[in-house]
Amino acid sequence: MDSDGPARQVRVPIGGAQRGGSGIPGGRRKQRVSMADVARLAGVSSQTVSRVANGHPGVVGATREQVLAAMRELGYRPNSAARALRYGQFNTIGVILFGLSSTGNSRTVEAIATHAAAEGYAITLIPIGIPTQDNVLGAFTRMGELAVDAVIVIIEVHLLDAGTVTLPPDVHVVVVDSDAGDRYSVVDTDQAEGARLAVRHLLDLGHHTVWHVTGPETSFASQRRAQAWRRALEEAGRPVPPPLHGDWSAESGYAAGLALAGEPGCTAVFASNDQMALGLLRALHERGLTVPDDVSVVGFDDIPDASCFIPPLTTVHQDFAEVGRRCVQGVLRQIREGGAARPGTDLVPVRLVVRDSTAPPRTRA
Amino acid sequence: MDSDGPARQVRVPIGGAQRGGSGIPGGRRKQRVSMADVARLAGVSSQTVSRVANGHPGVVGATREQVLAAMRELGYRPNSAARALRYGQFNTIGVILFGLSSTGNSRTVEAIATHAAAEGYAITLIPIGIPTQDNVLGAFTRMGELAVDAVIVIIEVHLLDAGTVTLPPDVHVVVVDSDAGDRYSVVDTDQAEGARLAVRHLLDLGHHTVWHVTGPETSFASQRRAQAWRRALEEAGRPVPPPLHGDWSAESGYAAGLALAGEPGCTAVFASNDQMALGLLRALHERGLTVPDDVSVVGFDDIPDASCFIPPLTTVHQDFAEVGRRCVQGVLRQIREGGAARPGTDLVPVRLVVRDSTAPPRTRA
DNA sequence: CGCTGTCGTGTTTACGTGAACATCACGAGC
DNA sequence: GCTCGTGATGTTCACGTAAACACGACAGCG
Repeated sequence: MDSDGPARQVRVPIGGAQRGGSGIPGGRRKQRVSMADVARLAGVSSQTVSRVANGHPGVVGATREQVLAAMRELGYRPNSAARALRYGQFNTIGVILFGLSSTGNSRTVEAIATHAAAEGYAITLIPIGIPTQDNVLGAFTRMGELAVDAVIVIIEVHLLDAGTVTLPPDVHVVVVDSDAGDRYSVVDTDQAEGARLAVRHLLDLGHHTVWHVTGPETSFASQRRAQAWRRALEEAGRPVPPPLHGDWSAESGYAAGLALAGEPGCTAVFASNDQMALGLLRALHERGLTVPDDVSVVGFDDIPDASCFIPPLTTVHQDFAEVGRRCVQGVLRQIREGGAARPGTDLVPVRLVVRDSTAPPRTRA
Repeated sequence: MDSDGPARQVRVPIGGAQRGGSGIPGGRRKQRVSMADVARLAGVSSQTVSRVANGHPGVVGATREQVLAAMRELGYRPNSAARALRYGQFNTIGVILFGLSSTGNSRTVEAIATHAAAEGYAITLIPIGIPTQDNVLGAFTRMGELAVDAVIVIIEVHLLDAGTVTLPPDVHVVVVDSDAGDRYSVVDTDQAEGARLAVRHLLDLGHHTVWHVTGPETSFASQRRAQAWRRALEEAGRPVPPPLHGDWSAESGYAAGLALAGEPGCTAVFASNDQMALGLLRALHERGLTVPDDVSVVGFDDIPDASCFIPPLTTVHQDFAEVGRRCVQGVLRQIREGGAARPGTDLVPVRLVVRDSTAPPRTRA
């Protein structure tokens, strides 16, 4: 099914699946090996098994060996539910999001999962299909029942604001992509700086002004980029062309590109993400305009494919891995220090990657 | 564990906790509200609270209301650890994968998460970062301790070692992208049919033969596609050009494209995924070759961007959502029927999406 | 009027684990 | 030889929930 992804080699038999539920219908009933079983076989108490299982000192070599042998023989595995109940924590972080379809989300989640795993935490995904407030509230409610110690929210938080969202007080939260830094602990890419870099780059090349294709209005990232684009133009004393509205998709970028192709004064475009830039490139190409000679294009994200666009795309590189890392870090700090969330915004720096889609302007007919 | 008296010191950091309410100075309260607390406030037994919480019948209206009021007042939320311990199941499905970076993986996982959520299951991600055997083994070992009722493996199964790994017998498994249908329950896209469609399409257009850019050798999907490509050519009695090896990335497709540009006999190329096709398009374009006039290109996956490539890409559409859906379905069936995995392969159909990157051949100079 | 069934609710118990405490054996110190 | 300490191991208990069972009240019915 999948298409890329690294390569490896090993082999596995996943459990002989010999006996599962022993046919007892109804779903419950689970014949698992417990510490008591191991203890019985090893001829010790279950507490000693516990000590061995957790590597506690104070178990003499011979006993330990006996217990380990019994564990192996029975295929003992600790029961995480019992453990969680005992300790009051799950070693799991919940991630609330709309979908994995956007490049940014999936890469951020991947980084979150990786870093969390390194710290001994697992990730639970809570997808929210349709971005209605009810759904979001529902997810937060369910969250309380879910086996998670903390939550990372990858959703525009303003969707949560309207009503009375009350996060369970004992669940720690970090939010991505939001301006709610005054209330929550926020981690985000430095959208404004990225947009500023893109605009400055184009102006420095000699373009009189820069057009802009936005993302959906509901996205904070999109809003931020558009806002910074406008400010950068204003600060340079340049005219601000009317922004074109996209929805992150290449198709929407294509539509915008067709419109821009009809604007003779347009020599430079900043697209709010790489996909829309791709659509833009196609539209300009179809209309007989050459990039970068006739029109320069800058994207945002630096997806891996960007280097193979025609022409290779100049774009703002986002460090999704770093965003994920900081989310995990922030959440773990809250868990460990036991305190409440520290409001504040943690900005991850960006950098401009210059490729072949930008050049000094050439006067168009 | 009431608030009075010196709270027992707990060594392990307690998830959540502390901030609960009515700040008792210095009092580290272990704060989760339990059924007992609700019961006390409502003046009933905890069993009655349990009945109300689970919507069991046999609780008279007035009592129910009282309990609900107490729940609201205290902000009661059921403890899923205790529940899991009691029931012996977690309502959670684990997903083992290498990464979310590939289009296929992330979209499949998204579909899995969505469908699982609809059935009341949460998804736990178990990423395997580095492709060493130890890591894979580790993940399977941890799996046993993880709070999951079943596992979906999105990894070439032959990567896992048969030797030491034993997945707990009471964990149900569905595997994606594998040929292990004889041992496991496998769900996969119909890779062979997809590749066949691609080749047939090109041959039907009049191309004498079709070149192929593969994915990594370790990928099952890639192997299948290459194999089906070869067979389709052989069945048509056409020569089989030497395959070019890529790694799913656009860059690798670009490299392959540069090589193919030097093959005058090459008029049609089937790339094993869309990203490599993108690289191919760029390389051909740079070498002054026109697609589809000089060379026809077909991809695989039908990523959303493919319609905005230059030119829009003819490609094989994979239904990732359906793959995810069937995975969840398969795993839930195993959980509910309580039986072992049913070996067998469940193929999700594909379809060819014809766009502008393919055309009848034109003799090249 | 008493027997019995039903309904609403309380009590007991077990799920698997691990901290706290109890016990036991053995050797050192007096 | 007796106490005392120390280290290894066993016993008790609580974590929060919910099934199983127990109990009391009340209605139907003879």
